[in-house]
Amino acid sequence: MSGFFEQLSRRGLVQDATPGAAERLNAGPVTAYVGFDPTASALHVGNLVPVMCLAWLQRSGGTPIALVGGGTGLVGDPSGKRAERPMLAVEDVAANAEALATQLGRFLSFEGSNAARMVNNADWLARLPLMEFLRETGKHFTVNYMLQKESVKSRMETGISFTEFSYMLVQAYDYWHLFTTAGVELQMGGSDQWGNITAGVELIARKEQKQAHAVVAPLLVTASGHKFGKSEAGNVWLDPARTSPYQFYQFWLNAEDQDAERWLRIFTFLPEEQIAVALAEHANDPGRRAAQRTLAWEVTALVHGEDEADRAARTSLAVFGGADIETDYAELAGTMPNARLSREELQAEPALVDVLVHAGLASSKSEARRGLQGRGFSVNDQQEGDVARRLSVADLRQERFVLLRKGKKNYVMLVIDG
RNA sequence: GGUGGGGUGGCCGAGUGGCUAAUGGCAGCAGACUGUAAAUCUGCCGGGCUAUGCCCUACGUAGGUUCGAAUCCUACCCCCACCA
Repeated sequence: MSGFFEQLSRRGLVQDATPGAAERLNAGPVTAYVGFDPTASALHVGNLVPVMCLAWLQRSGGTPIALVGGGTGLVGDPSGKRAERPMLAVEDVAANAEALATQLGRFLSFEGSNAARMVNNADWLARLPLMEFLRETGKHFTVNYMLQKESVKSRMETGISFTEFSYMLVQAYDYWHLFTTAGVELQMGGSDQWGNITAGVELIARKEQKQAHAVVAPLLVTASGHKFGKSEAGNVWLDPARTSPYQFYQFWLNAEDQDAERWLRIFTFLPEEQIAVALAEHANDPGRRAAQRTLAWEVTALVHGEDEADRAARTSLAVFGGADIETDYAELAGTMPNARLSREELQAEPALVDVLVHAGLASSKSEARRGLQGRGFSVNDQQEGDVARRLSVADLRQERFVLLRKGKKNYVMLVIDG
């Protein structure tokens, strides 16, 4: 088996690394950590990148530590932020940290000789005395050094509070803490974390005269330059309650051709040969989206399990496969986004605009009307341009379903109760 | 503490008494073309309505002048630059 660094690198997960990192990581298993910021209570697809780094580490024999920033979250990371963030309430940070920890759990194995561990830096940061911090950590850094960091430099115009300015030292302290107490020799993260991570490397070098390492993954954007991780419905979350497995699958299925290859490497564990097969199939007939289908199934299976991936794939095919496919609406209703209406409400022949708002396809009636005028909505796959359109029992499919659609891809199944 | 500049829609940025729900760009949504792709072209892009029109909310905050204010005045808050 090849070295861990080589693997990461082949998978497109290395943007930058400290000198010597490659040699150390290829030489043998290490213990490494990745920090997750509890500013939100859920993980989204963007977080999957560092998660994959930890997963690959574990697969190659290393010991992963997932750290949730219950302590650093109280300070606020200025990296990548153009302006000072409002401080989160202490209780919110704690609640978010706990929520993240549960979600991270499913990507790592907590058994075996290299069992993963979860830590929360609040456990040591919350009771760190200020005087000790200033003397033991702050003394090792010059303000000049800190001002060189991109996270600070970019804020010299707009301003940065002392609190956020100090952030990098706190994260550096974390790394040092894990280095000395848990033998952690590597910290990974997104490329926006480079400055913070190398501050930690620096601290360890000065306090311990030892070499620790940093490896950061590239920040993802789509090939056409759009933000990664957004779909029509907004952020793509890993939590099925926020983004259903079907929506999650669709997100990956809609990947641009140019991204599919890169993402297969980054977000799946498929061996190179299988990726090559999928790509060859795709090149042969791009319209079938073989690369995207493989990608979507694999990532959905990883995050939500194989059964959910199968269901999502079936639903996707049924909805987009064309009129010739025999559709079981009841099964679709189980996986797709759906809205409910009572039979009495339908018999009253409600205005389509109201139903569209009710189904969440339009945020207001004005928007629904404008959309209808622009022929942006469909009922049972028929484009609808009449603003005054009303729904009736005549629109029902298989007795109790109406398939509503906004644009090309946003379906909501309207289910009639009773 | 002083002096000067500035705070406009998700972001950037025009506007300096009525023609302004506010030019333009970006982002977003939709249509056409396609392959549930990209690129391109077109439309939409605060909300509500009994709707070729009407009403509400909005230009840092609070008041004021005026028939009428994002635009003028006052106070306050915040940001930036220079000086101390």
